[in-house]
Amino acid sequence: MFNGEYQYKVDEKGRVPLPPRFRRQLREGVVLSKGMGEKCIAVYPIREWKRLSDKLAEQTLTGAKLRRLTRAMHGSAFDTSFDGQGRVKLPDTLRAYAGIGDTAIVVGANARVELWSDEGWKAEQAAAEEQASQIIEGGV
Amino acid sequence: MFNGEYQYKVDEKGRVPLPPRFRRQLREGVVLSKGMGEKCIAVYPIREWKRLSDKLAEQTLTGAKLRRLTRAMHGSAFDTSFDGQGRVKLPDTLRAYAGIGDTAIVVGANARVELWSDEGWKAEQAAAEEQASQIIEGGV
DNA sequence: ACGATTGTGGGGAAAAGTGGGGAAAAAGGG
DNA sequence: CCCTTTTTCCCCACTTTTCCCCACAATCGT
Repeated sequence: MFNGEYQYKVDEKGRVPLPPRFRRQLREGVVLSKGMGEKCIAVYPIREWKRLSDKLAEQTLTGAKLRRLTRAMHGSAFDTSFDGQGRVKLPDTLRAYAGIGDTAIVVGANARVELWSDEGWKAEQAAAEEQASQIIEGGV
Repeated sequence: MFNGEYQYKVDEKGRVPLPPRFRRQLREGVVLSKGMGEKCIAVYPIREWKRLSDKLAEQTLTGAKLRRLTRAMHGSAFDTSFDGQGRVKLPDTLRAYAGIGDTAIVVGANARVELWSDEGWKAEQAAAEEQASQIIEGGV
């Protein structure tokens, strides 16, 4: 379970710290991939990633669709780990995809962690607030 | 069950005391998050927050909406606890969101506790008073 | 009036954020 | 295929922040 929002600097070597409270759950390895649909980097504990991967394989899909999803899912995924200071190196392609410059917002999102650019996160928050109010009024 | 309204100073380290009467129910841990819709900080006993989190998971939502709500809910949530003097450290992002300066109003709100800035609380009270009178006239 | 509890402040140890050096590995060109 | 250049990865170091504890003064209840 990840939660909270943290701001970190991305150093000259493209490294981003993960919040200390997240590290225990990520020690066994992490997988970085494109956020599905959103312009962010998704960070999964290796176990959670495997779970999602299996789930995809179980789906009853036609050959072409399955191949395409598999490709999309695994093609943008990098499995890595963090250094002694708790930092991960962001692959350049993902960093560019999320538009992350020299600061990154790290967001806990239950089973996964997400990395956002400042602007991207602001925009997402604004969008979420609108949507949330509609649903909450309806009685979550 | 939390009742009452208390005013406290926020010290230089960003700490706010919780009323002694509340502490027993919060000893197992607290979750701070954005007040839904309102500009305040919501304080939940860890158990209550888990209940809300589960409730969200039960909702039948499309992938994109679910991801967005999960992100909003968990991203603004910080689980923490209070120190020996019964104080919690407010995360900067939440403090800014609620516009809390060097004083905070602590309000009991049934299953949760809310933290308000002086101005925010005054405004909320005024709005509530108006709405309440309408509803009470109607027989609750 | 007295003791206990509470609001408020602050000091110091520990942890976290940030930056950088150098060895190992990888990539590229001749 | 080998040598050179670049990149990656691991470690060390410094600074700032956080967290835990102690302390004092005001308040409350008895």
